[in-house]
Amino acid sequence: MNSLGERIRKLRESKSLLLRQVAAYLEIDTALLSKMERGERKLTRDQVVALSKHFGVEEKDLLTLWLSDKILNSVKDDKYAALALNKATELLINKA
Amino acid sequence: MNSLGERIRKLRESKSLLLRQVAAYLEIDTALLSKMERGERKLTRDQVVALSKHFGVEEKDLLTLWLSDKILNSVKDDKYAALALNKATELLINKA
DNA sequence: GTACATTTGACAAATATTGACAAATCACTT
DNA sequence: AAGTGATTTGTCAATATTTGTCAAATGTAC
Repeated sequence: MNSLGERIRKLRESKSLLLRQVAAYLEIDTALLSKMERGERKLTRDQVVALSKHFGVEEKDLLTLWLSDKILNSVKDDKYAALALNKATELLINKA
Repeated sequence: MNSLGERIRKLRESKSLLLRQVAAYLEIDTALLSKMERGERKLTRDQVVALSKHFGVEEKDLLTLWLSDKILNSVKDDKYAALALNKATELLINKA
């Protein structure tokens, strides 16, 4: 349940960039980026936006992954996760 | 976006119970329960389970609301909330 | 007015998250 | 095997968030 991290790693590797290089761009520690790619640490929204730009992909794509990871982490392991997702979707639609 | 609090308040009022009484059952301050019912504070999972028992409703019902509130709070106000909910649902299904 | 229920705001304590660092591990080369 | 650089891991203090309590304010009915 770490779609964003996996995606970032693939993007980074597809460009043959080192953790060190991307971390420098984000102005964070290499170890931290390593953890982010493996889902051990979260990214901030700004970092996601910055990476979209850096890798030349749509903000929307990475931000959607970022949000869905956030959602799944908040309900993961819960018996009623699927029910809750449906309920949340329903509530969101009715809000609009 | 506070389905659980509203539900709890309705359940409490339908049984003509005071905040004080339900709060005592949960062993928390009255002020805290007031905030919970109005969505200003979160409940713990254990508190939700305890309230289900106290009000004689299915754990599943209140826990689903609790989770969906949690989900919606984590993505609320975000432009891509709906997309992310779909993505999360998709990811959850593929996990199983 | 009093009496009681609820809400609000401020606060401390407990808990979780963050970034930084050093050390460990891995992958590759010689 | 030793050396080099990349990545990972664990620990730590600082920071931020969450939780609950309390006192005071507000509301509601008599």
